[in-house]
Amino acid sequence: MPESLPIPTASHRPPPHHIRRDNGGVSAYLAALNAEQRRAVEYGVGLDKLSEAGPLLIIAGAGSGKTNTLAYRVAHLVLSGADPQRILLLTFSRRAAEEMVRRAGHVLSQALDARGRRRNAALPWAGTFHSVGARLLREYAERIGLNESFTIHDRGDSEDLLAIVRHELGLSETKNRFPTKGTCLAIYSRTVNSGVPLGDVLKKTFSRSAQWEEELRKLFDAYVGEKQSQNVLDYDDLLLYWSQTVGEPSLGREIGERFDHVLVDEYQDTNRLQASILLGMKPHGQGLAVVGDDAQSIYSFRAATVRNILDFPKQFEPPATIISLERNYRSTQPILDASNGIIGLAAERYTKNLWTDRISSERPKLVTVRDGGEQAQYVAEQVLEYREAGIALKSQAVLFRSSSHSAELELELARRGIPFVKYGGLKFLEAAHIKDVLGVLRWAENPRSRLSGFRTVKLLAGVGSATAAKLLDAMGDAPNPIGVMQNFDMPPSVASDWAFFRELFSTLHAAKSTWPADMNLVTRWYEPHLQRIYEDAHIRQGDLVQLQQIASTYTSRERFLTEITLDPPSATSDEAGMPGQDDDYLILSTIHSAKGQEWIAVQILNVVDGCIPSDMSTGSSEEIEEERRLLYVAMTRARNHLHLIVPQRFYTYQQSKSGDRHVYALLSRFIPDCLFHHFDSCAWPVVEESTGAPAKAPLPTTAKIDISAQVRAQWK
DNA sequence: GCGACCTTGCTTTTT
DNA sequence: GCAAGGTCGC
Repeated sequence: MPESLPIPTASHRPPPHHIRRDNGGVSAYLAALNAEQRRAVEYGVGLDKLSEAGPLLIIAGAGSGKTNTLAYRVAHLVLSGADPQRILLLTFSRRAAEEMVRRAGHVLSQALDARGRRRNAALPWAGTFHSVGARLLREYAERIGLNESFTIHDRGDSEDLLAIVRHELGLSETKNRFPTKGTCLAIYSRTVNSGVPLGDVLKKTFSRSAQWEEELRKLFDAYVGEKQSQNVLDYDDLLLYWSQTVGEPSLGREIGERFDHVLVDEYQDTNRLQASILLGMKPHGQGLAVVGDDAQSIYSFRAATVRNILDFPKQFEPPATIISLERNYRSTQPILDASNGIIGLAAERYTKNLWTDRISSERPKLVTVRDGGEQAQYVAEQVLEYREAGIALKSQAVLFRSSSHSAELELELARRGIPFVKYGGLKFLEAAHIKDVLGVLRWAENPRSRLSGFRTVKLLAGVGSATAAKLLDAMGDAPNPIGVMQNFDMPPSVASDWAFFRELFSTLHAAKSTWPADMNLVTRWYEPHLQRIYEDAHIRQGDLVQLQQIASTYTSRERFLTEITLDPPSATSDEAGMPGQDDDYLILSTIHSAKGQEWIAVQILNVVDGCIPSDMSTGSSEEIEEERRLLYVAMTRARNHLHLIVPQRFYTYQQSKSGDRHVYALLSRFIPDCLFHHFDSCAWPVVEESTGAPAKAPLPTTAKIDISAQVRAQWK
C-alpha cells in the first residue's frame, strides 16, 4: 500500500518551526489550532485524574480537521502524561486507522523533539473494531470458552458455511425460493449488528424473505453451532463476542480498565453492536471521546446508524460534552456552496453549514458528455491538463459509486500511459485460487475447520464431495483429528497425491514458526493443482505471487491469516505490483474508500440517476438519503477543483432481460434545477452550434438503444 | 462417486 | 463475464 496520499489539511497544520520549547507548559504547539479544535484537544486534560474526564462528542464537518484534531488530542494526552499503551484508538476502516496513527505519531514526535525528549510514541492499540476485537478475543479466549487458535471467516467463507448448513437442514430445494446464501448472511449480519429482533429485521429490510422467519431462525441457530464446533469466528462474531465479553460486568470492568482513553473516529459509521462494546468498557463514558459527522454517514447497509452519534450524549449522566467543528480548511467556498446545497436538500440534517475563508471564483463543473467512452476521454484529458498546470497525479482523484464504473476509464488511462492506483471494490479474497491456498493454511492452523478441510481435500483429483465428507466426518469429533486424517483410507486412485498432501500437512502442522516458509511450501504444493484446475493458471499465478509477498511481511501464520482476512489488499495498480512511494500516480477510488481523504482536483464519474443514487438503493427513502450523503462525501473531497461528469447514456448490467444494455441517463436527482447556479454547466466535447445539445439538461427519456458492439469492447 | 459440461443467476458500498 | 449449481455420462 502506498504512503497515505492526501495532504493533511495543510493550511492549518503547523510547520515544525512553530513548535517551540516553552517553559514547561504543554500547549505551545496547540497554537495552530482554532478555538473549537483546541477545546476538543484539551477537553478534560489537566484534571487531577485524566480518566475522570466525562465523555466527549466532537461533531466535525467534512474538511474541518477532524482527524487532525483527534491526532492532536492523542498527542496532547501523551504529552500530558497518558500512557500510550493505555490509549485505545478505534476506527471503522483500516485506511483511517493508519492515517490516524501516522498523524498522531507525527504531532507527537515533533512536540517531543521540540522539548528535547525522546519517548516511545507507538500506539499499540490503534486499529479497526474488528482487528482490535480479534486481538482481545485471542487474549481472553481461554476465559470465555473459545479456543485461541480460532480462525476467521471472511464473507465468502461465511456464505459457504451457511449454504452447507442450509443444505443439511433441507432448506435448499430449488422450488421453494428460499433466500440465497448471500441474502441469508445479510439477514443474519444485520440482525446481529443492529441488535434488532429477527422478525423486525425481516419486516423492515428483507420483507421478501419474511415468510421464512422460522426456517431462518433454525438456520442461524445451526450456523452458530457449526461455527462453534469448527472453532471459527466470522466478522460479526468479532464484535459480538467482544460485546458479550464486556457485557459481563467483571470482564467489562477488567478490559475497560486497561484503557484510560478510548477514542473513536468516524463514529457515524458505527452500529449498535459497536456502541454496546464502548458502553461495556466505559459504562460512565470516562475517557471516552468520539468524533463523527452525521452528514457523512454512508454505511447503513452495514447496520450503521446515525442514531448512534445523535443519541451518544444522553447515554450518560451527566450527558457528554458536545463540541462542533464547522470551519472547513479544505475546499474553496464555491465547492462548499455546492456541497452545502446538496446536503441542504436532505430530509433530515443535524450539522450546520460549513464555511471557509478559501475564496475562489471557480465553481464546480457539471460536464455533460455523450457516453462512458467520452467520459473516460474527458477525465483523462483533464487529468493531463492539471498535471501540466503543476498538480501532481497523486493530488488528483477520480471517484465513483461502484467499482465497475471505472472500467472504461482504466482502459483509457492505460492507453495513454497514465499510471493509476485503484482503491475499493477489490475481490481479492473471493478469487478461487486465493481461497484454495488460504484454505490449506487455515486448515493447518485450525484442523477443526471443516470448511477449510473440505475445500482442501477436494483439490485432489479423484476426491469429490462424498470422499471429502467421509474424511471430515471421521475427523469431526475425534479427539485426535490429525491422527484420523493420517490413517484415512483414500481410494487407490488418489494414493500418491494423498501421500504428498499428508506430508505437506504434517510439516505445516508440526512446524514451529517457519513462517513464511510455510507459505512457499503450500504454493509449491498447489502449483500442479492450479495448472490442472484453471485454464488461465498463469494469470492466477500472479495473484499468488502477491499473496506470498504479503505473507512475508507477517511474523507468523496466525498473524497473516488474521490480517489478510480483516485487511485484504485494498488497492490495485495498472502496473505489476504496487508503485513505490516516489512514483506519481492518479487515484481512482470508490466513494466509500475515499472517506476521510482529500485531493486538489476531484472528478466524479456517472453523476446520473441509476449510479448516484445507485438503482440498487432506491427502495426506501433512507437508502436514497444515504446516496445523497454519498454524493456529498464525494464532492467534499475536493480542495480546489471539482468536476461532476454526466454521461447521457451509460452501460448498465441491470437491463439484461430486455437485451439492451445501454440506457439514456438523467442527471442525478440530487442536483435539481434550483442548485444549477452553484455549477458551471458545459458539454464536452464542444459541439458545433447547429447540432449542439443543451448543456444543462440531459435528454429526459428512458428509451433504450442498442450499441452492443461498443459495449463488448469493454470486455476485450 | 467423480468430474465434464451446461444452465442459470448475478451483478453496490466494507469489516 | 464469471461463478455457482445442477445434470448426466463414465
